[in-house]
Amino acid sequence: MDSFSVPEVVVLRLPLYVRALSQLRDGGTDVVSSQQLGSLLQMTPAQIRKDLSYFGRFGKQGRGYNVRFLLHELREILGLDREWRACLIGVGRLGHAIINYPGFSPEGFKIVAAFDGDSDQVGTSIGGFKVRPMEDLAEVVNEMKISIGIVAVPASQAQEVIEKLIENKVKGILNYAPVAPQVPMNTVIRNIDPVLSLQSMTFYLR
Amino acid sequence: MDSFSVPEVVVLRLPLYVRALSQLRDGGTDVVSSQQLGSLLQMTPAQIRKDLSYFGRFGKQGRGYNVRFLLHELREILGLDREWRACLIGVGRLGHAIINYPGFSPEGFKIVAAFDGDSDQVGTSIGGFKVRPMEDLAEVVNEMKISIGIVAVPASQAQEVIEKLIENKVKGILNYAPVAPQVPMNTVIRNIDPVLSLQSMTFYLR
DNA sequence: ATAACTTTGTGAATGTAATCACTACTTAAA
DNA sequence: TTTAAGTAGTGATTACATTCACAAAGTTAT
Ligand SMILES: NC(=O)c1ccc[n+]([C@@H]2O[C@H](COP(=O)([O-])OP(=O)(O)OC[C@H]3O[C@@H](n4cnc5c(N)ncnc54)[C@H](O)[C@@H]3O)[C@@H](O)[C@H]2O)c1
Ligand SMILES: NC(=O)c1ccc[n+]([C@@H]2O[C@H](COP(=O)([O-])OP(=O)(O)OC[C@H]3O[C@@H](n4cnc5c(N)ncnc54)[C@H](O)[C@@H]3O)[C@@H](O)[C@H]2O)c1
Repeated sequence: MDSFSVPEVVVLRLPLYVRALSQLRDGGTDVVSSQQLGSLLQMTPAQIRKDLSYFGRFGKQGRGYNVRFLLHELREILGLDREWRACLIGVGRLGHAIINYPGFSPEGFKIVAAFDGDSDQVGTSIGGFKVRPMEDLAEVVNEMKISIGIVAVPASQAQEVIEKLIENKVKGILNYAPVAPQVPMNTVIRNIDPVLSLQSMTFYLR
Repeated sequence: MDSFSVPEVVVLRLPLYVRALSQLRDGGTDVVSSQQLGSLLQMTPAQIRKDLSYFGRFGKQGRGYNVRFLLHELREILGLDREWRACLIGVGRLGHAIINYPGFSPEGFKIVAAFDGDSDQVGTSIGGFKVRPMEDLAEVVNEMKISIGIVAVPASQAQEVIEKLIENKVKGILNYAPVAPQVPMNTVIRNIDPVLSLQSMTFYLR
């Protein structure tokens, strides 16, 4: 069951299942069928069953899936049964919003340090953190065992910052800058880019 | 050449080409080969050529693509040769960040109105706009010819707000709330969800 | 007990997307 | 002018993803 034997599209869907199952659990549902889950997520029951079958047999014929059990299994599969420490690079407008966003922490993603290249920013306090200079990156990432970097610097600086993160063994990058960064194979990058989303949307709106 | 005869994955990639071509143009490059574009975007030249071939023949054998010409054609294909008017629903922390984000406007996406359900917010001024009450949505969307709705309300309110937008003939939705909204076939929705991105990333980091 | 339903898990079949590989053409150098 | 190198466009091929469809197993009602 190594990572490469599972299609990436399947991995991308697992978090959707996790979210739906969390909601069902919070709503008091104990058991759910692939049919119900499918109508909730607008996908076919067969696809859900096939996706899950890459990882094991979690359901019961004639009945469905135990919500809490399946949720627990999926969280384990995705590595969500532990805490992930992240650092933020760039504490401008977006950086502020990210640090103050309460949505990461309950899911186990903790921002534990913030950096900025501007000496006017360094030393200021944001959301409980002292902003640190980029020179401290190596030391802090290493000491705090940070494995994810969140990049919120201007587009022109993004590639450089990302390379610095990778040099320091950060293996996961969440990039908000509107660029297509070049990263080595063993680095996992995810881009958040609302403009790209809008630009593909308009094709269907014309 | 109707929308449905083009694979959606292809449409999702076109904005990447648009961005890369814009950068090349700004950098003074006149001509680019699928090879070069491919190494810039980390994809195979064949895929780029195949993608473009759905829409026409834009290149010259032995030479490559004229950057400005291809850029113009792609912008036209995507419907980016016009201005798109959008409204924002929910002017909390994220809403503020979105309204003040300078990245939409240069790409032709103009936020022209902001709404909020909280009477304390209504009437306040943000980024040059008076925040309007939800009751005005129908009238304003119609009069200002708004075709895109940007949703930045709490998750619990998102489905309801999205339905209200759709009732008023808004056909494109950019949703920031962490939910999987149900929308009719003729509505185009794009979700921005950094937590989902992180949750699929960790699968590869474990 | 039995019968009528329900639902999973999964090979097989179908559908979709990416890549290959070649022709036709362009450019630039010899 | 001729030759060598480079590139687009595209059918054919290969690889990948989704859906189908059904046996096996569990559930509910009588
Ligand atoms: N994806 C999104 O939703 C979204 C939304 C808004 C902004 N953005 C993007 O996020 C980025 C930041 O936007 P913003 O509005 O916060 O910009 P900003 O100018 O307000 O902030 C950028 C910060 O990065 C710092 N910085 C610059 N170069 C640096 C470097 N080399 N190393 C470390 N820090 C550096 C600056 O000092 C500044 O504090 C931009 O690329 C913008 O396009 C993305
Ligand atoms: N995708 C992202 O990057 C990202 C980042 C931050 C926040 N979020 C999400 O965006 C949403 C907003 O986050 P926030 O931090 O700005 O929250 P917030 O509470 O600061 O703001 C929400 C705003 O929506 C308004 N609102 C509530 N119900 C409404 C309704 N029915 N109609 C109209 N307006 C209504 C509220 O009055 C408030 O002004 C949340 O769902 C949050 O999870 C997403």
